[in-house]
Amino acid sequence: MLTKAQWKVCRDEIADMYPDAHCELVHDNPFELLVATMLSAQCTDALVNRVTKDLFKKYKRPEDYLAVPLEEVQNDIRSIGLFRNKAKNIRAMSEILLEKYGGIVPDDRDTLTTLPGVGRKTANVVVSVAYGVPAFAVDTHVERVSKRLGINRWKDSPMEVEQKLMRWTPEEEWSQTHHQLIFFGRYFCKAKTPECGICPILNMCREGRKRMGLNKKDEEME
DNA sequence: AACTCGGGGCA
DNA sequence: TGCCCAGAGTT
Repeated sequence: MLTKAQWKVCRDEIADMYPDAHCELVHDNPFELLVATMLSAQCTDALVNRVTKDLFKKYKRPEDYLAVPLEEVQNDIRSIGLFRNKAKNIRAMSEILLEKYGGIVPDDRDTLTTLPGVGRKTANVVVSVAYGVPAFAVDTHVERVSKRLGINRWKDSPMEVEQKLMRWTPEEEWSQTHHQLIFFGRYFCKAKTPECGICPILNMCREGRKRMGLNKKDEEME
């Protein structure tokens, strides 16, 4: 397993690789951020950005999604997949926002996760990016990188991954580190074809060493 | 824990 | 062609 000190070194190396890592989703408008994050489930960020570019010109406020038939919203996001459920959730979420929260996106995770289509990951992204609440949103990239490095075990739940990363990372670095891990996972430590051969932290990476056939005497941690 | 939603990108 | 993708809800 990785040590906390080694994790510090890894964070610094990854920060060096992606010094300008930032949230590619909308960050200045909580409602648009919430919609964009809901759309991003099981879908590449490039595809979401392509759709939201037109979507946010047409739909500015919660009322706008309720002013047109469900089928129209579905059609407007058709190209990202899972569009039936996502459109339904966005309209249901908008309605609750108007009825219970005055059209304002709540700033705490527990309230957000009560909204239809908003789970733990989406809620974390919204509170941290839109409201500056310290959070370590564990998405597929963060989870994969964490487990490959050996911060977590392969069998750990997303909750356990999140807790460990928060304990091992200074709170003021949670958001920044999260986005740098996203970039690192998306463009370098890729799910199918990780760039282990030119990785600056290969010597500390459990999975990377295994992939490169470098595990001396095999310290299998499982 | 396993299953479903889903069109587009990429090998 | 087949597999995967900034997840969440249901069973």
